[in-house]
Amino acid sequence: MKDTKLPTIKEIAKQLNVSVSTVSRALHDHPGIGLRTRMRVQQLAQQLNYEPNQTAIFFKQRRTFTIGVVIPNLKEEFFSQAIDGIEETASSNKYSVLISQSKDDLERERRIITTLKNNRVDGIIVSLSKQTTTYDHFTALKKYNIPVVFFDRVPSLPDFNKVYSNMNSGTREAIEFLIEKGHRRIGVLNGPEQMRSSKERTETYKQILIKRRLKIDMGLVAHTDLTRESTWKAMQDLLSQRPRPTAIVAINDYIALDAMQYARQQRLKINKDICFVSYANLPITSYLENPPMASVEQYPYDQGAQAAGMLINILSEEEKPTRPDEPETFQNIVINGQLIIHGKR
Amino acid sequence: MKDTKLPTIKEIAKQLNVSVSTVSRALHDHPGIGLRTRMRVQQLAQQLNYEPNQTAIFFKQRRTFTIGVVIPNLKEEFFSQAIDGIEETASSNKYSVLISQSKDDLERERRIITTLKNNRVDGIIVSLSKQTTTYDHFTALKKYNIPVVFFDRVPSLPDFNKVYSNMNSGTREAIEFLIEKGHRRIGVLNGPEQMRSSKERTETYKQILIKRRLKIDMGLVAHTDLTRESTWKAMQDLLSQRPRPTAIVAINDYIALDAMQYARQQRLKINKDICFVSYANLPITSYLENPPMASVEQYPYDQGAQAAGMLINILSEEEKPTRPDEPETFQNIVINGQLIIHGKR
DNA sequence: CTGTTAGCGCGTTCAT
DNA sequence: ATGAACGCGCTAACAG
Repeated sequence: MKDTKLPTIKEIAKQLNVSVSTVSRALHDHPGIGLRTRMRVQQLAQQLNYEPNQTAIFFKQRRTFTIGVVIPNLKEEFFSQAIDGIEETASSNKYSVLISQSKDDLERERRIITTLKNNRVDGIIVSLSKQTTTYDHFTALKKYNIPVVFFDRVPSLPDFNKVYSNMNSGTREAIEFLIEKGHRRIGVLNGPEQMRSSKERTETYKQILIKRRLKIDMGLVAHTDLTRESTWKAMQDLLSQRPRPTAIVAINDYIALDAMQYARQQRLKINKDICFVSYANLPITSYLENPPMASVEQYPYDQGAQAAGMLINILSEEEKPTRPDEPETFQNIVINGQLIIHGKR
Repeated sequence: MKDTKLPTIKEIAKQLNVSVSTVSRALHDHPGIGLRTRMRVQQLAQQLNYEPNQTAIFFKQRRTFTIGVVIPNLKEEFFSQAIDGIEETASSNKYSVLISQSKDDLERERRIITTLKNNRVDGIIVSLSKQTTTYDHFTALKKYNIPVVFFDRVPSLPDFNKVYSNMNSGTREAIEFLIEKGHRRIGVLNGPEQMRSSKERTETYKQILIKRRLKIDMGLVAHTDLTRESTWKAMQDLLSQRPRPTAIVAINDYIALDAMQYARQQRLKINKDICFVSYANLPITSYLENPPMASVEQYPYDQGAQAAGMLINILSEEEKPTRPDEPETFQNIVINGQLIIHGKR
């Protein structure tokens, strides 16, 4: 009962006194196989519970119908939702998904890429580690014909396939929303200064204030390194400005929550003394007594699904006959972050 | 530059005028290979960027160093945290992780199992779909020597490897905690009646009240099918009891949050008019203005890590010589759900 | 110490 | 309509 040998086409062939190739063809409904023998083969296969050995097929076909995924971590809901989207579109296209976490460690990211390559995944989806600023371990994959699609945390260079969300429109919507609500002193609780998205956010902020002819006060732009302590410190700065800001745009929901805690400690009433708008739109916010007034949704599930779709698309393009050295092209999907206004409850 | 052939041991062998087996051995630091040739081989391998073709190895070795994981979904934080734990211990043992979602659909679960089997994963970790009440698709795996470890949603039968949390002790702690806080009318917002854990919870509840010589009122035990509507309905029942319960034990954090919303709508002050204790301890609760007073932590990350550890352990046991038909044994790890008391803020 | 050889299971020519 | 034979890349048994 233990190592029962699994049935192989050879086994079937022997029992039926035909050749293995006949069996192989019959199982694939190859035209030009006697209806009669085909039936016999398929029936026996069924009866023996024959299932093709994928590892052999992978090996022979040089493809594995497997997509490798590299993300910084699975803890953040953003990423697990992205994986959800990836897994969903992958599996409905008969692909499997191999997952690894870089833990925001560049070395680990490199190792993972090597492993995935050796495992002969057909393609790779990546959201970069925070440390990553060089891309040689990805460009190297071209030699092996393994396409890569980045999402969310994408390289700034143009020559990669990417899916990411453009926060500019969302930021604009958010700030204009606040202005229309009557806010004139709007603070920005921004991320680390070196991050591109932080710079963009500040830039957008200034543009809008200028357009609306409101005074710009850079004291209202604070930065956090995303730790709670740092966020509180930044909040302290913001709240000490005079006149005090009446609304704050926070870089993401977690940060907003930390900021709101701080504000509450300072005896400020959320949504009354001070309003919050943030990015990401975590489901949890709907359970808060006083949630942020609005959030810029980044659609992680969609980003994942789109990335997987793009990759699978590229993979199936590859099957077609390669025309003589056509120039390499890169795909780019930009998802517009959109402002979701939360109903009062 | 396109389909550049990857270097193989054969290639290396040719260039060095040695046999492939010599190369293979040299690369594996096989004892009894001339230091000299070993060096030459390893150096050339390095130089050619040689990397073994894992698909060939998988095929030949009949193992893939891959663990299949089947969970109902990735949306719930509980599961993504479990995956996190699985991935972490798997990768530190050189295993990869192949993930699929059953979407609580039995048919899908079956198909996934078949696919994983054909992909020759070395073992499988499963958290059952809600629909699953038969286990033939799992028992069938024994024939293929693919061990299975269940976690969290485990079969009730004894002959499986499992990791799950025992909620009894946590339930007891929770209720006694409330009693000590002075509560005498404690409601239970329980899950579907047919669920084993629901029955256990009710049972434990009664036992404790008896032990503490408190009156048992089954009107204080309500059931929800986990939808928000159903939860609100159950809350309506509970709150209409007289005297009204002053505390409620909810089956999990999500349900507790729904229940708290309902209570708030009824103008009850959380943690004042009515207290909540729940299971799971989602990180979000720490951001609530009035979080549940306490939660029974179920340690999803640990459950995942333990399950992976158990599976890898079983896999490495298998390598050892099989003693003559020793009786099959099953491993069982029970994690005690533990009551975490949340600090007031 | 090293080479030769035989598969692993499958798909794929090339014959017939 | 079917079969024979080859090879994918690697490991391991068997020979020297």
